[in-house]
Amino acid sequence: MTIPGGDKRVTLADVAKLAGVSKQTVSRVVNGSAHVTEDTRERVLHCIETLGFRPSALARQLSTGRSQTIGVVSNGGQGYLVTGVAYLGMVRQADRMGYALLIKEMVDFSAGSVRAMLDFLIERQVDGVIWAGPEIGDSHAWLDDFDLASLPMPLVAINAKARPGVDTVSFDNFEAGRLATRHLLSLGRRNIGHISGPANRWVTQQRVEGWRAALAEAGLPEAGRNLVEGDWDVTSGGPGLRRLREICPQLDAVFVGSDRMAIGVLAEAHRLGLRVPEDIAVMGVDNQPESAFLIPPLTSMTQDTPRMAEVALRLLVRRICERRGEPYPEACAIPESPVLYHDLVVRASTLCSKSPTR
Amino acid sequence: MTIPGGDKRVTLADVAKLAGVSKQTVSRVVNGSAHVTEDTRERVLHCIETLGFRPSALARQLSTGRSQTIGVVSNGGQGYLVTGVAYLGMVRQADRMGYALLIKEMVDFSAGSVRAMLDFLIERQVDGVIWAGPEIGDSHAWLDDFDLASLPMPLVAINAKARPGVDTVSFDNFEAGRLATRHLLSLGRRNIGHISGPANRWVTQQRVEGWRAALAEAGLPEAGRNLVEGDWDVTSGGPGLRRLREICPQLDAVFVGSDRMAIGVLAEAHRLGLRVPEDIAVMGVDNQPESAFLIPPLTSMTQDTPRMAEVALRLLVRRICERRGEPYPEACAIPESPVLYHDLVVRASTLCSKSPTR
DNA sequence: CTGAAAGCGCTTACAG
DNA sequence: CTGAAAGCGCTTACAG
Repeated sequence: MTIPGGDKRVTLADVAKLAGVSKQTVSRVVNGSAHVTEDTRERVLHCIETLGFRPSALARQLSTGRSQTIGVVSNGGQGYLVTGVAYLGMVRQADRMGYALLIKEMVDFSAGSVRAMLDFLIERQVDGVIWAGPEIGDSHAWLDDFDLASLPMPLVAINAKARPGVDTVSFDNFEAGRLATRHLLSLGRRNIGHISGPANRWVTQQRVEGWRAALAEAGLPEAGRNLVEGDWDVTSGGPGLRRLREICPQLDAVFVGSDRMAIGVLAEAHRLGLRVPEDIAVMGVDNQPESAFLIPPLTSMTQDTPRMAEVALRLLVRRICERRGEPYPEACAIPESPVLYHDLVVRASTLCSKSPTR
Repeated sequence: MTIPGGDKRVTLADVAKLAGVSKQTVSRVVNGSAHVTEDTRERVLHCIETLGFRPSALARQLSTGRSQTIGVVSNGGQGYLVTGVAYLGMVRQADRMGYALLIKEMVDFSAGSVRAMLDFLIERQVDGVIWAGPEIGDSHAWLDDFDLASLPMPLVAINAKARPGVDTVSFDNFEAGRLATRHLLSLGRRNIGHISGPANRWVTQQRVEGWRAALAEAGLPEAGRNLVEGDWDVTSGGPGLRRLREICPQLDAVFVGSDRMAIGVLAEAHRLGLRVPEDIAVMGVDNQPESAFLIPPLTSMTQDTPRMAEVALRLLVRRICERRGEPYPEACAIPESPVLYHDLVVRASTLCSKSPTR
């Protein structure tokens, strides 16, 4: 089996000459235009097959001005798991809608880097951008004083603070923190600590606020001191637990910012001879597939990251179509700034029952 | 802050007109040609800045015939974790070498799908392809009777059987299986079972053979029956262990094909009241960051997937340059079909010592 | 050092 | 239904 077209590119013109028609007609056949005789269509198709003609997407893109490509900007440094899963949602949705994904990674989020990245995407003429880097401190501030309408293409930011004039698709991390904490409170825990993600992240800050809100609701505002910063990674779980117990010796529950860190917490609790959940209840966020199989099975919050990515892509396609004044596919009728919610999944690491909740 | 160029694209010609030079000269400045007076260069640069000119990568690609884009074909269905990590290695290396990554996903690996995927990549005129889909049964057979030289661009297959005429970058999974089994044998285990990945995968088959080879070396060929098929996923670990114990009641060790499945095995062993490793030694493959923090810490085999991806990309760039008769960067001096090896990391799940190996 | 011309491979109006 | 012309925005020889 040989794929033709190895030596020299076969072009529209080649097919046209062989078929004895104009390039225009070949183009019509390729693009499925109705205005072609069945007769000539077949002849052209035959010639295409014979020559192994494959239209140059590049040439088409240049003349139509649309690249059918979406740029995805992420940072893979941390949280690669989330990124990996998110890619899945995007790649599939993009495929379905006829777009390809151009992947770029940011190393830092300085103004210069952001600008260089945008320049790159403009030069490549992507039809739209999914901005999936983490919102670090004010790193997305440029989104604020940025006239996004002046960008040649629409942009949708993932898991970023909603702002007027910028499309975002995010989880409600405040609500997640509050829900998690309410769960622990409902079990009678009163000394609830929190091991958060990196403190400069918007996601982290939202969850901390939710956690504190729930504590305040329960009349335990002072418990809001029981906070330790982690880095999402398993290695920061154990040290986090130790520090929390120094701050609060009566600690009886930990809301951990990620299942990965929670694994470290479980290991450390085991090492310290603490029973989970009898002595200390532990819960995470992410609900990774493995979490149901830890010892004990871990209570967690499901976060449908692929869905977030998919929704973002749909919204982006809607924006792309709108800018061009074209109708957008029904699947893209996504509201302005959609918010997704976590689901609480309760397992034995918080529930003192002997019956497995798995 | 406003990014210019929103309304209508600024072109070379616009800059040329404003600067009072030819398009050709502007092109020279943009591409850093030496043959430009410092004087005119500055003037042109100024005009570029003023107009916010950004060269169209599309137009350049069309005229140069190179897209500076590499197509990555993967299946994200299973093993997204590995894929996610692999992306990291590729994205970074690609960035460094001035390439962007175009991500595509295969749903099935039928001949038709493969062909369609290749057609897509040809149409997009990617400079090269990384084929990262799993090698399922004969799904890569097309690589054999395929005149790859007839493809317009070079292709490197990741984790696929080495074949003459096809570039591959793989782990030595046979050696991995053998090494793992030898480790268990060295601990005095004799009834060693294996929970493999999907049986139709090349990777799986290699590991099974390595496992059997080690058993045969030890004079225990009949233990090769203690094989159960898993699906890489945590959920198949528990059932796998139960089936193995039915097949071989004296089972005293399990070589598990992935750390994720091993987590399921540990959970099930715990449920059954089996002590790990006293009653049964358990080890996995992948050495995920979490594995050191399981209860007990899991012996595993480190697999440097980002490195594999990076090496593949370098080799690909080498091929791209070679085809064009250009010298390739030193970093791309990768040998023909590089093979990577797993490292054995021994932890408490196989070693009956009380001192933590973490 | 600088420029006019042709070309990369398509598509988009506009005629016929 | 079909075709000739111009254009998308660059680069590549070739002159001067």
